[in-house]
Amino acid sequence: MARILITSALPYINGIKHLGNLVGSQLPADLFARYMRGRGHEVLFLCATDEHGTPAELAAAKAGQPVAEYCARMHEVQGDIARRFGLSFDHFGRSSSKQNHRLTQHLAGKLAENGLIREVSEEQVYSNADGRFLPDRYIEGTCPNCGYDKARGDQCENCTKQLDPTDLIDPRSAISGSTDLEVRETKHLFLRQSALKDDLDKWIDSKADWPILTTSIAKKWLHDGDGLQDRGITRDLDWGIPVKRGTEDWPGMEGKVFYVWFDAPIEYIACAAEWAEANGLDDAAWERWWRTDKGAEDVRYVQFMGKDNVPFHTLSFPATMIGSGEPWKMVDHLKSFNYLNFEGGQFSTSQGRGVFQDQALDILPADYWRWWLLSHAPESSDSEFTWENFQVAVNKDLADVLGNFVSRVTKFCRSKFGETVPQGGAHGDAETALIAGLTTRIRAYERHMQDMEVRKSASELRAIWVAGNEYLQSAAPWATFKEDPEKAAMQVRLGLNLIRLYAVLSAPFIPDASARMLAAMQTDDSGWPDDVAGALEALQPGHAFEVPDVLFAKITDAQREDWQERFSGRRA
RNA sequence: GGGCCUGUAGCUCAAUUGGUUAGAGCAGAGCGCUCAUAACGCUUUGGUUGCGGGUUCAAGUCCUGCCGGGCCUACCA
Repeated sequence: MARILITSALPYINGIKHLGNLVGSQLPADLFARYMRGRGHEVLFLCATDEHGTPAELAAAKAGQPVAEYCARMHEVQGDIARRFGLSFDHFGRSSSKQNHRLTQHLAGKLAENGLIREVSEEQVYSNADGRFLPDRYIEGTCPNCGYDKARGDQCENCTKQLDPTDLIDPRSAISGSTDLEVRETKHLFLRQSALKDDLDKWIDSKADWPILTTSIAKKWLHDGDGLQDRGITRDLDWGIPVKRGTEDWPGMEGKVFYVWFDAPIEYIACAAEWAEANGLDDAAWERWWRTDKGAEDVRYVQFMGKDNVPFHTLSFPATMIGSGEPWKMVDHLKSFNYLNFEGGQFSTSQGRGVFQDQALDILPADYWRWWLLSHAPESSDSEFTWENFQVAVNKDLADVLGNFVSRVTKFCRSKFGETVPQGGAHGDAETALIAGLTTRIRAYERHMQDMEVRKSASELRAIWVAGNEYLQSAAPWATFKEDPEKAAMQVRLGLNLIRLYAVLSAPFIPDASARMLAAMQTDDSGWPDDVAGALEALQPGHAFEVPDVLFAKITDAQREDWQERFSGRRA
């Protein structure tokens, strides 16, 4: 039995996320976690809300709530949605937790001890009306290059020229519109990533099996221009983790907080501490996952994230870990995803474009979304959601191939043999061939799941479902029944056992439907089919079952048209 | 501007890393079956691999030039 630590990128706190956020990190992470648990491994699957930074403060202000209350409320909302999607986190934490405060401050102190922090005085734009320093992006004005009047302080969206806030003509606050801006001097801490460049480079080079998407982004940052740059890890904000050196105050840094991208990945670790506390465990319980000097040397650590998150996970977070000089568990495999597009454009939280997670659950059960999103996961390139494709794929795969299989087997059995597993008959050549074929496919499915090849896993699983229909068609128990009822009994018994087998194999993708299949078969035997022939004997003659309700109702044309219409605009 | 990824059947994607005749699913066509959610199974149509050059015994795969799509470019997270 192996021990597997799994983290999903942390969803940001400022509102409800769309389906693109789900497919790029949490959902594939859940797939992997469920699979590994199903195989009997010890899994710790962690996720949390990422709660700090300017957008959280602004979202809270817009909602008319103090930021701490706003974050607490949104954490509950996101946690509830995650549960309803079946995301099986062992703990869903918060980057604002006391554990993360403590650990972030501790690590900053270690980095300072090791000479990896330097103080930098710089000039930043301060908005008197807003009472805050403005990140470059939150300053708008006219582009000196092209004259576009909504250019941002970091870059002009119109002509793509990179800018400094001070380049803008008639600069104003993007928050309040105020032009009462001034440049103030402020002091910040920088993490000397440049000093860790060679260590990081070596570390990345040791990860030969990582996707190109992942390593190419890291390499670019390491080698482009002057190489890896030092990075500011503090901000002039109220909401965040106060800058401290371990437990000591940090002279000159009063009133400042750590930058959200410094503390957010640390929450991966702090979340394990939250998990331990929530479950009444001691520190050793979480340290055995994260400290290689305290039992984590045999842990396999896998991270899931969208491609936009890669630089932080391959560079700045590892720089923090390495620079601390402490024996933290480093990531072993980093699985990154491209983006999911929506009907020819991008999903957009800020523009309210696409289907949001709460809306998705309002119109269909989680399994529909899980199946479609995972079987179309944007692994090799960006992928596209369209309502037509969604309707056709879900109806075919879930309703016709799997759902109807369950239905035809159970209903046929009920009408000919009653609601118990029928007795009699013995396997012949057809059954031997079926078992051999299934064994090959199940081993392939295991390989793909192990390798986190999400689409290939889905496609293999579907082929396993199809094999059941193929068998039924050629065995034709409805015909056999007339001449040789015992043989038909054996065929139906095998069909019923296939339902249980499918429930076990499919659980990582469609956990709710799997549970209903097991419930209908009136068994809680969800053991993995290492021996396929044996697994197909699990339900013995005489075992009672019941015909389940329709497993997956089909999406009608009327529904699809309604949703197309309803989700064509922006979310209010 | 710079860097990276990408373009394969009407649609969504494969192709064991340069190796026979480029494969699946869906959609389309035909046949079969009647247990089942008008479901299932079998057969089948469909490709100048974006375009043009080049390297090689051999190119979807490598090089090069165009054309298209996307991501990143360090203070949004």
